[in-house]
Amino acid sequence: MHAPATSNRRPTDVQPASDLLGLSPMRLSQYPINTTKETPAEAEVLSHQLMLRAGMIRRVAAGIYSWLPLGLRVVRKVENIIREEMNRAGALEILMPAVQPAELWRESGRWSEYGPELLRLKDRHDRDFVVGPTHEEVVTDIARRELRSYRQLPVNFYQIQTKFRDEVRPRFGVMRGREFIMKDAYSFHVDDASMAAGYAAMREAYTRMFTRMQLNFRSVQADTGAIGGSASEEFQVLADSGEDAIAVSDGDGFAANVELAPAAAPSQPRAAPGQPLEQVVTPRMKTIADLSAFLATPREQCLKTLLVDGADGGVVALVLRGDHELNAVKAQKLPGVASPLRMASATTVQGATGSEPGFLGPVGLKCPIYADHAARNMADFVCGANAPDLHLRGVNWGRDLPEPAAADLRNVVDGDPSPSGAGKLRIVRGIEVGHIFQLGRKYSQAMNATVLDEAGQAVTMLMGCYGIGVTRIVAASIEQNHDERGIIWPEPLAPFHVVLIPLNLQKSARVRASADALYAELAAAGVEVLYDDRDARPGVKFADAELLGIPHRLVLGERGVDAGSCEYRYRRGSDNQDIPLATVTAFIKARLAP
RNA sequence: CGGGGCAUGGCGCAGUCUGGUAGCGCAUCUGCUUUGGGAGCAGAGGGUCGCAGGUUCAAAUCCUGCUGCCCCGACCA
Repeated sequence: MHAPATSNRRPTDVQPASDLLGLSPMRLSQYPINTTKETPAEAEVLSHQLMLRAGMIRRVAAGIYSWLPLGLRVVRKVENIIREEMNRAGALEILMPAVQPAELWRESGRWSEYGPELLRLKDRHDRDFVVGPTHEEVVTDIARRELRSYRQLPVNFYQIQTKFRDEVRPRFGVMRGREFIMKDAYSFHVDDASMAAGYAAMREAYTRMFTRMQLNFRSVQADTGAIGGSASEEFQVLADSGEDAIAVSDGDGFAANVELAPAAAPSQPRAAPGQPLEQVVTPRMKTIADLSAFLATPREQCLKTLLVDGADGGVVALVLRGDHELNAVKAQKLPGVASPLRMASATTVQGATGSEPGFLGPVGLKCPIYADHAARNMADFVCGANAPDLHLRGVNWGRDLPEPAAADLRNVVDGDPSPSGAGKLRIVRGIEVGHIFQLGRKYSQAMNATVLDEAGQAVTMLMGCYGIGVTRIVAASIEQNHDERGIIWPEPLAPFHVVLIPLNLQKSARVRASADALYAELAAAGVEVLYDDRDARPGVKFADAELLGIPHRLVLGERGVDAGSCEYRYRRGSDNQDIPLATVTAFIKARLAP
């Protein structure tokens, strides 16, 4: 480190010894913040744009970011709330390595199961390692070494640590980065009841955390995905920019990720055939939309046939109503379907049907066929004829082709009935910030993690695992809290509580004396204050304060100093309020009181 | 990984089609003025035009290859 080259730097403020979190007050003249008026071209979503403009983060590579002082303070706020609530729930903080030996992953089976998302590397001795995307293996290894008796259970270990997942498509800044900070927790239990209790405790802890962070969120039923296990819920922050679709019932408490939300079978019986089967020429009509327009037939009267790779190397046909979308999570769970789901290649389709995609239909198809409940309920429908530029019209199950196997294959849509029958589903967007699972014995069995029970018998432990995307929360909060001027931090996440803006600081000794004194007073009172003592015009300071989203603003000008008052403004408000200088600190403390 | 696009001072862009001395705004530095909502004037610094080949008297510009990044589809905190 070099000493500052210029002499206009002021000595660093004395920091309270108790400030272990780096959340001390700050003079802006000592921090080379770079805010911008223009939005960097790389940023698509608002939170990403604002984080770059406010100087919170900088991109290093695709999906990999540095956190600058201002951004890091917010990360620390999020971490602290998580830490407090995890500790309150009785969890124990640990820290596991980012780089892990391949042996553990071979033991769990995930060395081969996990795809290219797992970053693998070799050390100098040519030994295999991974950069941890998650820590079930390492924590299970700890548990099997440290835990001997049922009397030591239940236990919940958690850490807040950097993860790496080589995402196919990192995007939206830290919303979906490849490297990110995650809180991951793992609980160990001797029986199902204990695992369920541990899960419930985490659900409550998560609810408390996200409530404290003032996020608008809700929990939803979720797919267990690559982590595995049984019961699972996601905590979704509601935002239109969210990547997840959530189905929420207006009639009961049901809420689930669309991946998982069951689509009810139609309650009406299928109509009787009313039209004769006929072939129609449909040149180049390869999509449902084109076909529907060409034949002047509603999309819901057309049948969509998709060929996917089978588990045994063949293909499987999945049939949907024309206006419905395939649900990959549901489909890949069907017997005979490859998991993860893969669409059959064009050449495979040609070989299996004699046609190119776009003219497929279930009539005369030789491979296994699954029809979605809604598709199976159609009568007199239109479908491909398995020949180029030809479709069939007036097709009927049972009459023109065998009844297909029925399955739930589609995404639920707005207006679908809730699974319980009470109410209708609405589809909203969400950002997944937390996910809790009951894992059961998936890892403990594979890695032989046992304890002795009351009878002295070795029993395999049950596990739960609980994740939170720490850095993602920062972006999610911005998505929910901003206006045209910038970020509006909820107080618990704000990098600073108060921004103190002196006007004409360089010229007015009175303002400087008052502002310096007020800054010292606020800092001494434990207020996290950002002192904008830069030699800049008022407009610049106001604009930056609003971009940065500091919740409380104090402005001190010569007029105010002479009148013995300071001007206060709340970031969400539009009115100014004059506060006697002598009572400013008390006023702020009162506003900050929980 | 497939499809589309972009790559020119720190940031945002023009210039490329039609080859000929690299330009604008913001930011930065100096001086003066200004000081309650992103100041004005005068001056200054900063770019191997992503990389490597090729064509040409001459390449940011044309050709080939590579790399990086962004956007659209299957994964997840």
